[in-house]
Amino acid sequence: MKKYDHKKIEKKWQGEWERSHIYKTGAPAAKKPKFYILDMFPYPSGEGLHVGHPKGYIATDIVSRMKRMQGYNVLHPMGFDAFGLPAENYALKTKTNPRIAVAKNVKRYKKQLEIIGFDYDWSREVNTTDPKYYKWTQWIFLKLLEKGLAYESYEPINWCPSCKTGLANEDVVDGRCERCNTPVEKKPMRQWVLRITKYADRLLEDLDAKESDVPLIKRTIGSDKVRADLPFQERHAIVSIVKHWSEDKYLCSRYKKNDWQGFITGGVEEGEDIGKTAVREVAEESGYESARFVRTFGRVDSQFYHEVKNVNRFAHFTGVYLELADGKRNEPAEEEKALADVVWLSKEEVGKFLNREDMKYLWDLFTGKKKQEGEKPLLEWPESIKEAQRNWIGRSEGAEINFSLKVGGKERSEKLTVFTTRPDTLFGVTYVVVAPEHAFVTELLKHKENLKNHDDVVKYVASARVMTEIERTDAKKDKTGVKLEGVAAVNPANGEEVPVYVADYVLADYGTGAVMAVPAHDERDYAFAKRFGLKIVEVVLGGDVSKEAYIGSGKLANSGEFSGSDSESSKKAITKSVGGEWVVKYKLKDWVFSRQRYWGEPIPVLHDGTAVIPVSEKDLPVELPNVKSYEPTGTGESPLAGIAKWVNVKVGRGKDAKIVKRETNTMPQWAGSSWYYLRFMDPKNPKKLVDPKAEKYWNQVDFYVGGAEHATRHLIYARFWHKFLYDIGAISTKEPFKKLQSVGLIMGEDGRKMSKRFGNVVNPDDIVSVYGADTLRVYEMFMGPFDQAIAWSTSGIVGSRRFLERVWNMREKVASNETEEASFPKQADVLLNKTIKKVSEDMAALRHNTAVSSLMILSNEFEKAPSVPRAAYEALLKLLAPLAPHMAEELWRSLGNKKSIHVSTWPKADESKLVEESVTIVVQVNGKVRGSFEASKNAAKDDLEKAALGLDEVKKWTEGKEIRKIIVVPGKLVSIVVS
RNA sequence: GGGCACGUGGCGGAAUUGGUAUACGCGCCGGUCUUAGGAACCGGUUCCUUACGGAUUGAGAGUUCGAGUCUCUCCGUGCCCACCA
Repeated sequence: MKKYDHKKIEKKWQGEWERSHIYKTGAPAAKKPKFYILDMFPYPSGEGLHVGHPKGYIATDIVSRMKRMQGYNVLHPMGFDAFGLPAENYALKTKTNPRIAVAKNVKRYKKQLEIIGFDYDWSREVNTTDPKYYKWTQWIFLKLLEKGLAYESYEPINWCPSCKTGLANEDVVDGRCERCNTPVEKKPMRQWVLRITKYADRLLEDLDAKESDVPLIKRTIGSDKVRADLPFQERHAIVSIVKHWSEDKYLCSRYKKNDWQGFITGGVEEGEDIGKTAVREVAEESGYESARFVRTFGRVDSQFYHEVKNVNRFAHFTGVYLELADGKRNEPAEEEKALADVVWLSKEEVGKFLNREDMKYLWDLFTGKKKQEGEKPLLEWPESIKEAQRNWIGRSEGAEINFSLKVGGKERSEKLTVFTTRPDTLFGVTYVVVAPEHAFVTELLKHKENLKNHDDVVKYVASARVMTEIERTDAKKDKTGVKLEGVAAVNPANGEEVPVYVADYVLADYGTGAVMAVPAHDERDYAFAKRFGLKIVEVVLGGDVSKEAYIGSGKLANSGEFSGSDSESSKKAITKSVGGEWVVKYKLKDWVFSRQRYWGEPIPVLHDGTAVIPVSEKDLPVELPNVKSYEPTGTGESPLAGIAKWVNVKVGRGKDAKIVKRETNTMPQWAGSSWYYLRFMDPKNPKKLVDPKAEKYWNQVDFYVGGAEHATRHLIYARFWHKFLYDIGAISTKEPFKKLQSVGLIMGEDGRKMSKRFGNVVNPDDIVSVYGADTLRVYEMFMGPFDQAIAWSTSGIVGSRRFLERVWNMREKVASNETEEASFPKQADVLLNKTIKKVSEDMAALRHNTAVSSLMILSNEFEKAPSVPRAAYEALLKLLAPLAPHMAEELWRSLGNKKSIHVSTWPKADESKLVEESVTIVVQVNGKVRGSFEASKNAAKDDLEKAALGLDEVKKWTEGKEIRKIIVVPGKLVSIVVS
């Protein structure tokens, strides 16, 4: 065998794999199980890749290759997210058309990826800047608009004066523009906003949902068309299995209008529990009055309503078991009789009678033939990412309480509503604060006579408006504010009049924009009160609500309303007592969706001066035109506004013809990436975003790998769009990414982030050239736990290279005859089987570091043997194939194999060889290891105890001492306690 | 200030449910080969101790026959969020 020449073999096999299309994803087919593994697609910046970028791609490539060998139809695609500021700024800097720059960068990225030897099916490549792609991004926008989830707003938004564009809340980090670090300003302007807050509760709840909370059976009989003219609804419902009063017979229902045969079903109405619903439905549909609720037995979700009642409903059915006390029966309602017949059937007959998957499934649950599935979590995500999303969504419950207002001593009709999580401190309120942007302030300032210090207030409000986010939200700065002279608020708990202040420490866009200040129990209020010399009143003693204060006030009838020590229910009781409302608030804000920049998807609407006219679907895509200057205008309009020819559109014919203007704002970078994973399922479809058949087959992304920095942007936006697409029936799953894993950064050798600025960037091309792609792959995986940030070490990489060379040189030791084969030690064979098991498990869980380690141990063991049987060597190569695809292929073919190792069958561990009959038993005396001995795996406790006490090393420590206790763990250890 | 994660040799890091801590790799030390250097290969390598032995998973406590692993307190590091009422 020649020396290991990585340059030659890597080039050779990359060419060969491309020619033979071995990585082409199969068409949706039921024959093979599917596996969809996805990397977060990159945006192709001008800088190219450094060694940190491919880390995640290598990890998914390994899983993808293993799954392929395990017989899965693998979807492992790659594409480019090329709209947005980075690409545009790069284009501006280099004075090239972004289209040209993007094409160039994409080409470079692909080349860099190719030399690492990934198994991407490039025939499915998507690019968010391709009109054929963004046609569907625009289509989704139109749907959002149609459903009232996209709206125009004129509220002040975050504005980056350097990028000259509005930003979403998510794009602002510490008050600065996430891209260019410029302090963000507040600027009122017209903008498009997506109502993501409407999904806040679902985005939150599904983080902790179980699989059983989503539809278990997705099959529908007949048409699977969702009626776009009807709203989509979900509801709770029941399926009742009713047993006859004396015989072993069950009540079934046969629909007259279609072939639907099952049990009595019905929706749970308001105020009902499941048992009540079942009894009522049975009485209505069958006429039997005396049904008794016995128990529930499981659940299934089905589109029953969709089919029978022709509405868009996805019902979550709970199975309810009922027994009839007697045969008392009324005539069922005429309406029900027309719809269905009821019949009594024996257990055997029921099995045959049922003709629907969902009903059969419930029957199997009832008879015990099947067990309820789906108790696994809906999302297998790292807890840290889930937690980041929970914090971002920021749900909090509290009270909205109305304070009456007096201006110039006169009571006003409108009230000031404050939001508080601590209504129990209502008696400690000494003033009320409103945000400078609050509508009440604006209203008040309209009439000079309202305020004695009108001019001061105007000044303060104006100064708050021009401050940057950083200046305003710096927690360290002294609290500022101004009193509304002549205005008082009335505390609804005790009728006390308190002053009202305007202060910028109250945020306009959280809660109601007004707070009741309790300086004794809130740090911020305390700081403000100290500064302005305001009263401080304590109400809470030792953390408990001072009940007497409330009871004494006469607002609460008796202490019983506190419901014991439950602080939440007492808070609710207090809220109620002052006429307030218990509400849920979220920190999550609606998604500012328009950018005043060139390089993005045009928002597909027209303006006729008064109204917004959506571009009709057939006119999509609205293509991004070429312009002379890409420079942002800074006026709140995008450079597109300068192209009269594009902006002015003639609509209508003849007399009705008129000129309308195109929307010139574009979409943010996050638009295209919010749904790209769906397009990979069916990347070329000109008629649909994704074909339902392909969508049902590929279902969800099984495994998604990428940077944790996307926790609160990409991953929330994508979940939002996905849920929306689910609601309009475009897709069939509730969540886009089943399992998620985040990649840890690769730092520079100096421990700092890899950056041109620090001069610590390592280019993968150089590493591939010197050590080979296979070595790079093995090393990056071997470095440490996948999700951890670890510093690059070029000296450490030689260990991975040496390991590969050892496997390469082992080729000469492959046995050529039976005698040689027989010389292979048994323990090496046992280790091989153990390693097969471990590597399979480790790779599936992205524990590639320990997979590599166990392969090293295995090859060290093989090296000790005089020769290695071909089968054993081939198994080693197969295990190595995902990690070092080129070398494994070369060695595999050198053994005479004709087909690629990457389409061979993954080895299976021989379970019988995993069981060792002899094990080492450790003996501890007073917790310290004093000896060990070999024993049969199934040795009895008594024998182990005897053997342990008989050991010389053990005797030494037990002699002359009283043995107090002996603990024997069979197959593991004997622990002796002496006094 | 809040949340989450983590803390193991000179370094990167291993350690199913509590059951022989330091696997694997780097580095280092010694050896073989070589004119030499390097490469490759072989052996050694947690610390203290000549040894017997002892100590050791950030510190301290607890539960247990037994704790890197579970509980509590503290210290430190990293990430995310933050005038969110």
